[in-house]
Amino acid sequence: MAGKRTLVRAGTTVDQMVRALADGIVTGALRPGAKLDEVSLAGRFEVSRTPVREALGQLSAMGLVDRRPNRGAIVAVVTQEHLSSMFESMAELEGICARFSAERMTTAERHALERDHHDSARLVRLNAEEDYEAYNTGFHSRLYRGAHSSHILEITAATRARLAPFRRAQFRLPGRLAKSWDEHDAIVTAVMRGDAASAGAAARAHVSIVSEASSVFASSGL
Amino acid sequence: MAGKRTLVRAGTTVDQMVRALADGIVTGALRPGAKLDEVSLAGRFEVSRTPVREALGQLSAMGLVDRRPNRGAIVAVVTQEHLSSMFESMAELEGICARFSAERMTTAERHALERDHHDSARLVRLNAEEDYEAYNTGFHSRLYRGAHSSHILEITAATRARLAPFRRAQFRLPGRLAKSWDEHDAIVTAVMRGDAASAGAAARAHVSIVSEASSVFASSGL
DNA sequence: GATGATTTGTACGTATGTATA
DNA sequence: ATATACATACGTACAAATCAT
Repeated sequence: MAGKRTLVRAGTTVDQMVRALADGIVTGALRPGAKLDEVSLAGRFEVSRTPVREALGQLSAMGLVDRRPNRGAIVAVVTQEHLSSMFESMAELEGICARFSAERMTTAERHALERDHHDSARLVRLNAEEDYEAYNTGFHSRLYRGAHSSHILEITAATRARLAPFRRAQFRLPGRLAKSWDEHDAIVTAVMRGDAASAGAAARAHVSIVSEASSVFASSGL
Repeated sequence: MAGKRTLVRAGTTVDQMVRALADGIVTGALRPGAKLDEVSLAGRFEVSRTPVREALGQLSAMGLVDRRPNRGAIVAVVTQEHLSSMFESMAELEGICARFSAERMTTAERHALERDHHDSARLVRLNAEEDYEAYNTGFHSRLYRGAHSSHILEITAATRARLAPFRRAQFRLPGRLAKSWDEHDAIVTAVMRGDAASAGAAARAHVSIVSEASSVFASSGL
């Protein structure tokens, strides 16, 4: 028991499994290197091995799992080099999104961004790590969508998803919340002014600092 | 050996099909909107439906095919908006690669880039469209690899693959070969000088022009 | 609107290939 | 090194859903 809820309305079983497994990987429930046995997963989800295989195939294509022919599937384990590369890419992608957002956001989008940003100051004062992390996800999503470019949104969100397992504990670092808010503030200010170059630079710097904070965990806790 | 990606293994049937289908889509043999019948494909490749389904799943995750539940799979058809967004992203990604290449390429990589670029002038003089297109692919691959960032390489190559069907006929436009070479020259010159900003700007401009050239075909011939 | 035909989604069985004793 | 054990890759069968008539 304690198994997965069989949601009838969410289309195909494969999609449900993909979402569930991706969520497990992203939230850290399934840690990098953990082997994903087809029969175990089939039992856990109460389905046959066929949809399991298909789900693993999609997750592999997403880069979340590594699947070697005849040797099984494991949660993707990334090298330190690839991890750095992903953070580096993330910084560039966020920079692009912020730059485009500064140029293209509607006034409604700008105001929503600013309002939520100001509201989030309360979470910082309360040191509400969980809530701030949730807000932070939304903040970045706003910037991705504000770029008004579906493909940029796609690859940025995908890269973010792949980095999520390595970025989870960042807000536990002392003072990180306040620092994050200040960095957000620089981005928001630039976006509100329509200053694309500054917005891009601020967003790049923001991610770069997260990268450094996370590498501490990557090298130790992983 | 730092084994990173196991993409090259030709062992499994699924991988062969993925490559074959992706190639068919990219080369235009399979046109956007074409329905991909599982049984037909199974017969065509002389395998059962199972590997076909798995291949379609992976291609779907790559964005090359659209797959709706219980309604079959078709070669991905992109809207004009998404196409613009992909070209826009491509310009940014190429810009990043060129910028990084200018900063990070080894001297060996720089010399190889410059040598091949100069050699390609012959193809322009001969107006050898096919050969120049092949060279051009290699030229861009060099820039992607020269960035020395595995993830940037990954998403740039993936985006390029998705754009390939819409970029194929660009060199048929009169004078496009010479123009392309001049644009390459600007990139190569900047990279050789280690001028990251110029290299990035030149690469972005290069793709942007290709975008405009291709949109002619996208709106008419597709 | 209902029914039949076609196609996809899932289950299960067998064979092949890899790792281990 | 040979053999055993186990997990994956593929094939076939059935069920469910969609489309056409």
